[in-house]
Amino acid sequence: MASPTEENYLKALFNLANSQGEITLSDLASRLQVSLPTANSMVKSLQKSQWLNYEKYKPLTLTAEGQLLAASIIRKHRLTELFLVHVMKFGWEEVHEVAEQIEHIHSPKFFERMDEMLGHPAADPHGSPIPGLDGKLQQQSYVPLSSVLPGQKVELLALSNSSAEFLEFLNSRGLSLGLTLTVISTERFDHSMVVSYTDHPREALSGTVCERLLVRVHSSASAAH
Amino acid sequence: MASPTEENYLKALFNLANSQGEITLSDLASRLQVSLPTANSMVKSLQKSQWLNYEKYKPLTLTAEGQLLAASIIRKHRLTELFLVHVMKFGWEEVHEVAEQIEHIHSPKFFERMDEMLGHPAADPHGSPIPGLDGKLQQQSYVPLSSVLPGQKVELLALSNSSAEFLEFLNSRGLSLGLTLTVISTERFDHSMVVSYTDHPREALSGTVCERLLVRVHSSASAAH
DNA sequence: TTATAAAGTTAGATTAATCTAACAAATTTG
DNA sequence: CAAATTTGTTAGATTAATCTAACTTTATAA
Repeated sequence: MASPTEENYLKALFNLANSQGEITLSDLASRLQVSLPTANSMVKSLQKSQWLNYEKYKPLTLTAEGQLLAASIIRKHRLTELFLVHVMKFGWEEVHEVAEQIEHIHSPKFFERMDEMLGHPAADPHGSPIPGLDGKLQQQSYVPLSSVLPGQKVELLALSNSSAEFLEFLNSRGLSLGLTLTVISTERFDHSMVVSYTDHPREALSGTVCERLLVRVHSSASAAH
Repeated sequence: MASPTEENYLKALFNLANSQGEITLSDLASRLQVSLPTANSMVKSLQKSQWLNYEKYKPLTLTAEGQLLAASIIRKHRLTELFLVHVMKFGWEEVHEVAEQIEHIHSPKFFERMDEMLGHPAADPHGSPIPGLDGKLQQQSYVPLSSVLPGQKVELLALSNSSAEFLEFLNSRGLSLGLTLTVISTERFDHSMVVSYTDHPREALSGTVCERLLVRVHSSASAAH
């Protein structure tokens, strides 16, 4: 069983691996705000627990078990953030710190229930994928519609929240997964957007809605400039 | 800032104080399943933090600050249990272990939101009072209607859950806080009860409902024997 | 009221997670 | 390529939370 501290090291290693190539001890130490010797000794102990491959002076890599464990913590973190926002009505800016604590709770059921209540979201509202129970990240990383530029064509692939109300709203506008949308314009002052799609040549969507619609930008037709 | 371990000691001290008179070191050690020397050294450190009054060979008492802190942890524990059951649909038998972990989360907002979502419950469904934010336990400790014997007269004082559905149900039966109920009979096989009250000479209530109605037994008119 | 038992204390060790200081290896660069 | 810089390692100390062994104080009871 990993301690919260060990879990934080694994998480940092996982995140570093997914954003850079090689991970050095210094990367790890500075990410976690600890001294090099501290990171060094923890690295040795993670190796002893079979979560990390480590050789003196060599870059660090997680073992298969290490990756699985790390992904499960990130999964718990992201589910918690979504839960705090969508179920408990926290603001997005408030959730990170609490989620850092809750991600260390040991209770599969607690997080499964969150997952159910959220409708098995595939990604958080920033488009960061949520690892599945198998520890696999979806290769396909979605982007919220809100971050798409006018002129682009996108495919609606996932929702960051599937509350009954939200699904009802989407139905009322004829929006469904798989649909292709074209962004016509965005409003700077309220982050609302105007989009067009089948039978809806001009539909305005609020900023809140656009944040929750996760899309993939069509590689073919990119923005006119 | 108290560590989770310190919080567990404070909680144990608070609970022991509320169920016995004097607390000895051995009581504490056996409650927490640690050795006497361990309890002894922790007691010294709690004293240093001003949470405990301690003199060699004397019984242990919490300081005012210690009581407040302990009560806040118990409050978090009980709110969490209610939240897991009523919001996240856990069974009662499953919640204790998770709540032991979640009670150590540092986030006033997280627990305030639970409290709001539960409708500011005054007691958990076992009738254990939930300390207020001021650390005060309600002197009046409620009992769920389900534990009251036939023939007794009780006053309906609180609900362990105030979901919209439940309130609607209570309205539909003319049940409101402050009402005096007389228990006519209880059904052993499904824990439902028959009660009488103003304009309702004979009303059957399911076991689930009876568990959520928190009452005080009238001291005057107790059960006929 | 003294002997025995129970309760409490002290001393010293262990493990996890951290640090600083000193040294060694690897990399960069003049 | 050798000097300088960066990066990594080792050694040794510290704090929190735990233990066992040995000893002392308080309480019980014959």
